[in-house]
Amino acid sequence: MVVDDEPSIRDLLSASLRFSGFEVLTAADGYEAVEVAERTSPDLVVLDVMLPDLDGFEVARRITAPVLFLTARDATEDKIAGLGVGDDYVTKPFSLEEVQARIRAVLRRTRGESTPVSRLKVADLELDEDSREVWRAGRSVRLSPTEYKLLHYFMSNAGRVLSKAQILDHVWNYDFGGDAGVVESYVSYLRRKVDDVEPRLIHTLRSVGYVLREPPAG
Amino acid sequence: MVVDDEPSIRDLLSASLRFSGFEVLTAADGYEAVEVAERTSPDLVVLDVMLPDLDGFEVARRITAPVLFLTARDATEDKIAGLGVGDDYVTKPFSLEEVQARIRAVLRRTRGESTPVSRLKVADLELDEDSREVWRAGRSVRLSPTEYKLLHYFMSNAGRVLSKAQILDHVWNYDFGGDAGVVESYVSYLRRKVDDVEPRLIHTLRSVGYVLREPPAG
DNA sequence: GTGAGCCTTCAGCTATTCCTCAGGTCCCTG
DNA sequence: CAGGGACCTGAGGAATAGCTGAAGGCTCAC
Repeated sequence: MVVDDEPSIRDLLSASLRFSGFEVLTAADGYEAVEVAERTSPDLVVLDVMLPDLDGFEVARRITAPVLFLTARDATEDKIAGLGVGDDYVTKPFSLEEVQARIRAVLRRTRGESTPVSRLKVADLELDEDSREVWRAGRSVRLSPTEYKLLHYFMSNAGRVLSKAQILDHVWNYDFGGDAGVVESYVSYLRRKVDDVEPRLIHTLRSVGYVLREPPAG
Repeated sequence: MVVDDEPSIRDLLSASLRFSGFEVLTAADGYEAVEVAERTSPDLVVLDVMLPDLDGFEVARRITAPVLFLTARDATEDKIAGLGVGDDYVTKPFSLEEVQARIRAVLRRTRGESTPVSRLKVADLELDEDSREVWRAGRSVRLSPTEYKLLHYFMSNAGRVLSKAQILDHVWNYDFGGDAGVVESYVSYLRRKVDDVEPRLIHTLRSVGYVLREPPAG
């Protein structure tokens, strides 16, 4: 369930989550959130701290589902400490990659220890979501946070062509005002760090986008 | 079994214990506690002294399971220490690390003397839960209580990335109001005391958290 | 009461990271 | 083969996260 009073945020999140295969309900304020949560028992609630009626903490107290808080990057960020054990938070403005990563982490933690796919693999490139480690050809590679998010997005969409606009929408914060040049820069960084051996995995499709995949044999 | 009339405490404890692999039942008052205890014979009962109907001492008399009392830091604390009732106690506000440590200690004492994992080891760093001693590279190290709890939390989660918020939630009391800066301070203390030789074990993951592990080869 | 150790805050400093920009390269098209 | 658009990448300035020394206040033992 997604709870936020701003329709743009609500739509952004619910569309992105639906696309990833989640079933999504939404609520625009605290009372509606509590009501829907009681009626439908969602697996997880993405909850804005700042709501017009009840605040997010109060809503969290009244429901039983694990919560992923959305909060501004300011004083309220500190108040978030003292979360329930399964819970977590993301600061606004966020990137979709980040929200989805946290959602999966919370679900993995609270739901059984079944540890679903926490390890992504493409050819001899590997990424572990728990430890955030990355290996290429057996060698450990150190990535900055943005590099990691970008590589993670590529690997979760291996074989699919991603436009720079798509990449910008998923990996960068939703309020990022700059142009797509930054994507080129980061692809360049990634190539240097994880794609400096054969077979090359990151391919440019001129005037279309990028794709991560093993080159077809032959 | 967790017995407390405040839902927030009940949820905090039961979620944390479930995450650590315990099977948890809960009760909100004294009569329910006695009833559930008779029916299910729990291995241990975490029992708030202050309950709306029967008080914790009365409940403890009526059940056979070992008891870990929760009590305010005041006169009742002395009562418990004097009484000889119950097997141990923790004062509110507590930290999750502390409660879990006491639970394991009680279980180890009452259940067979099988002494399960009372010794944690990561590379040449060792920690003994019974004696609270810590060694690095064979050298004994003296730690303050908070330093010890933090290191214990790191070592029980070796290889897992822990955010500052998670650390705050587990190692500090649940009512701690300060910000995450204190975690940085204590990590700094720990580094000086137990991580001043190669290989470095405490690693910073910028804007993500910390992880205790042997550095990856390669 | 006094001192020692401990907890927490704070601020200056450092290292990393982010983003922009611009010159150069590649590739397609005409 | 020339031109132009798309892309690559090195350099650099700004912003930020994290480290650590210092200081204040607290508790506890003596």
